[in-house]
Amino acid sequence: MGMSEATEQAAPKTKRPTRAHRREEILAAATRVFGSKGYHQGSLVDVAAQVGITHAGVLHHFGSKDKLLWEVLEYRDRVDVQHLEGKHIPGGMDLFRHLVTTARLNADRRGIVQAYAVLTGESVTDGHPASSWVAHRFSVLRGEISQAVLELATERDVRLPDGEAERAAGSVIALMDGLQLQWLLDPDAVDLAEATRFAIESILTATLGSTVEITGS
Amino acid sequence: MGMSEATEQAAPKTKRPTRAHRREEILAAATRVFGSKGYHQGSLVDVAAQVGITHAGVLHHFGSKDKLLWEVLEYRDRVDVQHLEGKHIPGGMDLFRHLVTTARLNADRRGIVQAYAVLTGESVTDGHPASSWVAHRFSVLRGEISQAVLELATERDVRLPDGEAERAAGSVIALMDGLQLQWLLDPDAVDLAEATRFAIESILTATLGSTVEITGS
DNA sequence: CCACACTTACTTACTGGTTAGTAAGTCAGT
DNA sequence: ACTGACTTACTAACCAGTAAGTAAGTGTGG
Repeated sequence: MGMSEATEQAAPKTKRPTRAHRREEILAAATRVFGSKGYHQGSLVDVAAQVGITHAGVLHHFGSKDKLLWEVLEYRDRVDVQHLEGKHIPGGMDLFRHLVTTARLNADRRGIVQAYAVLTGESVTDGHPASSWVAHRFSVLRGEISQAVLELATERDVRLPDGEAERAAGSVIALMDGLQLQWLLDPDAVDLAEATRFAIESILTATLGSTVEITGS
Repeated sequence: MGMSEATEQAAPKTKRPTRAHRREEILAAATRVFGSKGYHQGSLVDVAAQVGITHAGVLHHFGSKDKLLWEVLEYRDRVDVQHLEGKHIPGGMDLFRHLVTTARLNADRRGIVQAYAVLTGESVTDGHPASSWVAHRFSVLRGEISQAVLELATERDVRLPDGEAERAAGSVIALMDGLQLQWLLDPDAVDLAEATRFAIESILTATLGSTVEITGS
């Protein structure tokens, strides 16, 4: 298998859907299917039907169901970061503003929230293909958020007990995930954006020892 | 080899397990299976194997897989309330002490926590048989916890904004569920009991406007 | 004390359905 | 003419649920 020489990076537009485009369609469909039925219950036939091909066609592009899931998870990350103008995660108070904003947006993106909730829940089953992804994601988020907490503490000349920032970070993540679950099951019982803002403010206020308010982004 | 004549009906050494006992065995097995594999992925064959019978034997006792799940959920409730001495849910500060205590106990009952997390996550999929149970459970918990928040507020002569108690209650539940998820995926990253206490204290402190401490049970 | 009827707790065997994955062939576009 | 994007057709596995049979227990009348 000789390696071909470097090809141009710019993708030429063709009549037939390009490989990249078709893959994106399938990824979007898979996100919907895994979101509404879960990974195990959502079948490749379901995914394929949504893009008008057969399940073997999906496998042609992704090789196996597990690999498809992996790419779906990466795809979600990519889309998630996309709407972030700066293209990088903000720090300090901006991070928490961003979290609340995301919650507000999520209230109109039920499918994405559901996919995330379902896959996260499923991921704690034995040997689930998404478990390491979710665990890694939690770990990264805890790091970023605890960093932001530390920044706020420094700004306000507050000295935090050992591990307090990490604890607060874990709590904030837990809050958001848990609220999403309740909201998915009963959208009228929980105001996703408002509850998220309230809860994050509570955690920060208690952690920093002085009132914290998260103003509209 | 002759058995002495004795009419003991108080201590029936039945060779065959009684119906009630067998059902409990199956429920415990099903809890393990649904907890480790989820409802859809966990099969009746798995459950049956754990009690040494065939899957048809399980169906003999429970009729269908859906009905088995329902009884598993009720079973969990029964076991959960069992270790409560008063046999009724406490109110006010005692409720929050109870929640923290439960979290501490849960740290040594991974299986139960996992089953709850998996089924709750799965329940947000379309038409899942557990969804109404989980939704109802959330609703009841929100009611009980917001009631306790109101009691605390009254005790301390604090007047809460409209819906604040409900919001705090939802946050507390979200906290506990979310922390369990993180703990299941990485037990070293989260101290379940400590994080729960910290987070609930934070919510209560922020809600009531004065420091709240949850002392050991 | 036992015989008979009945019930319970299963098992074996099967049905109809669904699944991921494979292999081979078709056809359009370059 | 060749490559890539599929389809059709198939497989081997697994699933919940059903039906029918069996063995072991239980209650009852004599």
